Amino acid sequence: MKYDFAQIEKKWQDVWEREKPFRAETGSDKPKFYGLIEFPYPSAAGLHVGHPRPFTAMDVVTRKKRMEGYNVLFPIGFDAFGLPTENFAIKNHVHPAKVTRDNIANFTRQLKMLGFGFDWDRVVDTTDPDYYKWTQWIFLQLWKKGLAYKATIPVNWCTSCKCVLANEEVVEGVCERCGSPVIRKEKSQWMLKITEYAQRLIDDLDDLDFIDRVKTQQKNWIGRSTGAEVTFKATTGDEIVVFTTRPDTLFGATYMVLSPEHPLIKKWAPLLKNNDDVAAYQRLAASKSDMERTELNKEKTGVKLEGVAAVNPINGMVIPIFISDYVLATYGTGAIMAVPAHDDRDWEFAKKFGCDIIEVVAGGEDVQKAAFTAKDETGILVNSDFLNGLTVKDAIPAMIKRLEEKGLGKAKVNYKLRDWVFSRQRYWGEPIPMVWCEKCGWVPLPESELPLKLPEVDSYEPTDDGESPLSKMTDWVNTTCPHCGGPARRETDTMPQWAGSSWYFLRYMDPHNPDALASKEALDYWSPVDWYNGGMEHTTLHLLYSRFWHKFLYDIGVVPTPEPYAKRTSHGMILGQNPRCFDCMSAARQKELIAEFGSEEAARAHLVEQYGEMAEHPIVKMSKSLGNVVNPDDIVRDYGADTLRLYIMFIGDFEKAAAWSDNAVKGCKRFLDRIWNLAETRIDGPETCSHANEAIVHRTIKKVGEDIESMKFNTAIAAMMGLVNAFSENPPSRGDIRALLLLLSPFAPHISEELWEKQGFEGYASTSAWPKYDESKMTESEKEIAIQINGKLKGTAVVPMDADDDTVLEIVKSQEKISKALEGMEIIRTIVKSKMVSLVVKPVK
RNA sequence: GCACCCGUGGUGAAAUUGGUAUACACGAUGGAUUUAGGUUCCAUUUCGGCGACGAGUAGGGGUUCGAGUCCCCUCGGGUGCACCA
Repeated sequence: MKYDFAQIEKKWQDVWEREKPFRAETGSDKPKFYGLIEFPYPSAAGLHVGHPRPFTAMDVVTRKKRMEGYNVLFPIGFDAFGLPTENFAIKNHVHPAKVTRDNIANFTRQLKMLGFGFDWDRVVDTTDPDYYKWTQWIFLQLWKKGLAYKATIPVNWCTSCKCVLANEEVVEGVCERCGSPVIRKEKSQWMLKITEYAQRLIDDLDDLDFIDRVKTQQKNWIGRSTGAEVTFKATTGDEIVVFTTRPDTLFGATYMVLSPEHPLIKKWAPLLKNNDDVAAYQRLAASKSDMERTELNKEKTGVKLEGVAAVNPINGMVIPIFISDYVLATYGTGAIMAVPAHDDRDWEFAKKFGCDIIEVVAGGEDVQKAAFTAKDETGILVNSDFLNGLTVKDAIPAMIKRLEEKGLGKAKVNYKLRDWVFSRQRYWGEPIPMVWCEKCGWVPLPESELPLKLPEVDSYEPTDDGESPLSKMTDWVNTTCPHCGGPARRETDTMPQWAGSSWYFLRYMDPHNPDALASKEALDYWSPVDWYNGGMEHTTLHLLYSRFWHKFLYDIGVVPTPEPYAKRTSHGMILGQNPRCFDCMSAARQKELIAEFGSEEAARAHLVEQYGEMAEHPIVKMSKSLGNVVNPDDIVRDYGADTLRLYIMFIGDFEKAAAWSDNAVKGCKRFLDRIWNLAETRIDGPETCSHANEAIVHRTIKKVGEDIESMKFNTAIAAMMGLVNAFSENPPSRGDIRALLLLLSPFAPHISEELWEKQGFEGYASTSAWPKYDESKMTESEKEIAIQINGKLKGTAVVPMDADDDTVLEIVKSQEKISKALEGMEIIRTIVKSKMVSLVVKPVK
């Protein structure tokens, strides 16, 4: 019989639906394992081939853990609030809730089609009021602890989404979602004090098993720097506080720079002789987009404040004050002391505006030609009074001590991280459960009134005036103050997409609990997530936000662990075949082109001529315009879910981006066909390994097991292919087949289960025990070793596995080829290792 | 600009971490089966050479009995941060 994947996959998916073998049991005596993947956003387009990569990977890991005797929680849900759904709803005049329902139904169908071992009884949907009740509840707890506040600040405004963005959502000056320009807009916004957790978010990374890329990226984003705050006095008597990481260079501070938005400038306006120029510069800076402001390599600009100066507190020197947009209002104090001799930016500015450059750290080149910025031992302080002769490292604390003694400054730590802008002017998100009362100010909704449901509205269109669509719903907006009972208005902004995903992994532990976000029992049992795999693009968004929320929940005693995730790994993207690249196209298309142009060379030349560099770039993103989008539905229809799963795991290094290849998929189908032919009919006999295959079976068990743990799925599959190749030389015994089916089962569960049944093994493969290997059975009785003479490979020899060094040497030397090479030579050194013998020789004199 | 990672056949990629480079797969070539296409099976496939042999992991240098792996330089690519004082 042929391998009828469609029938087989349907059959086993029905069994899983009915018998629920992947259900997790809270409180079981078995050791627990909580494997987590990032829950998908249910878009109208359906599942992309990118999705199965992390999903299959964690499915493989959790299936293996289950077979190893763990009580596994491997849940799935939907992160369903968000702009694309809202935009789709607006365009097609359907309610976002209906769009969400339909999309979730489609995603569910596709996920089941791929045979993932999810616990389908624990599905969560962030747009379900029973779910977002608890998202709102967490917000109220943040408010109670003073970690949620409303502030009017210049925020990132996406001109296309018509909505504010968190700093994390702005990438290179544009909206990370839609790529539209981001401008600054003063708006009153709900903010969350993530900065209060900055230090802990850095420190606690040390004990986590996160891949290094994630750790460094989070550390960079939080951006801790240590230094000092120094207070300068202006000639007006005003104090100007600056932050510096180089207090040791204070004697070299020859001017100051304020950001264009600095409040002192307004105060000083009447004193300034060039106020018109200053005001003009401020206007110019304000009109620039983020992209223009952060554009690199542009020349420094600025205006000197005429009529006001500052005094260097350490030496009394009177120094000029400038304003310039290279100083950011939002970092530090919005003002700096400039030390052009030892800072590249200050140096550049000083050269342009003719400021003094005074060397205070010796050890570099001439500071008139370039700034000397080294902070290591090469620098020795000069022209710095009591610091002279000290290294930079010693001078920093010495200066801080002096500043503190004189009341001129203090040690200070600064972070790049800003508070999280938490409101969005859109409809399809969680309502913020706050009420504005003229008398009482902002008043939280009582917890008993949660969930605060989204009202039905006629129009979800975002507005140009920056107000949420909810603001037009006067019936909903106008309410009474929970505190004084007087008239009040509801908050009309909604929460960002990142709210619901900041705690969803907790809800999986106890998804239907009406009284708490999850019971204490469930939280204690399942926390923390043992292994979380997700995209690098969430490192400074979801991953950081959810760590913050979790730490907060830990602080108020809701969750039992300070960190949500014990281990974090990341997968690479699945890219598309480039239809313009000769090497990427199908063989059929290649033949067509060769026929058309006469030769392969001519066909390649034609492609290069037509598409230029694009023809040589094998890796491109999947896009509709290139026509290289792969739909998982099509692959499952043509090859089956098991082949898709196997291929997506075989495609290459899990952490790296990989390009889809139609041809390579076929190789995986062939592999399953071969297994089918091998095991379709029952093999009888004892359930032990055959003598001929014993070593390779045990080696493969070890290899596959270890490779799954280290996410080297590609080599795990290669090892199984090697095993099947060995089986075609030495027909497998019943035990050999049993081992193969168990190893294959996490990767290709449907075919494994079918063949398991055909072989008449007991129970199901997916719930049987993971096979064990025996180190002593892994090796053959003989081994082949390499023979090197003077480091060059000269041959190989077969020696008994347990031969001692002398025996090995004897066998090596007795080889004709070797003894010939040794003629007239003197062996001056012999090195015997388990897999090779190295002889160092020289001619006999 | 700074930091980190990487560079291996025609292609995707392996290499127990310093010990026989190219496992596994794709593609290609030849053969068998087939009316044919597809499928399946067998053989070959790093390069040069009929061959013995020689060369070979971006290029150059170094350490070592031995280097894809470690060190230095150059070139090329990727990712992150990006006026953060």
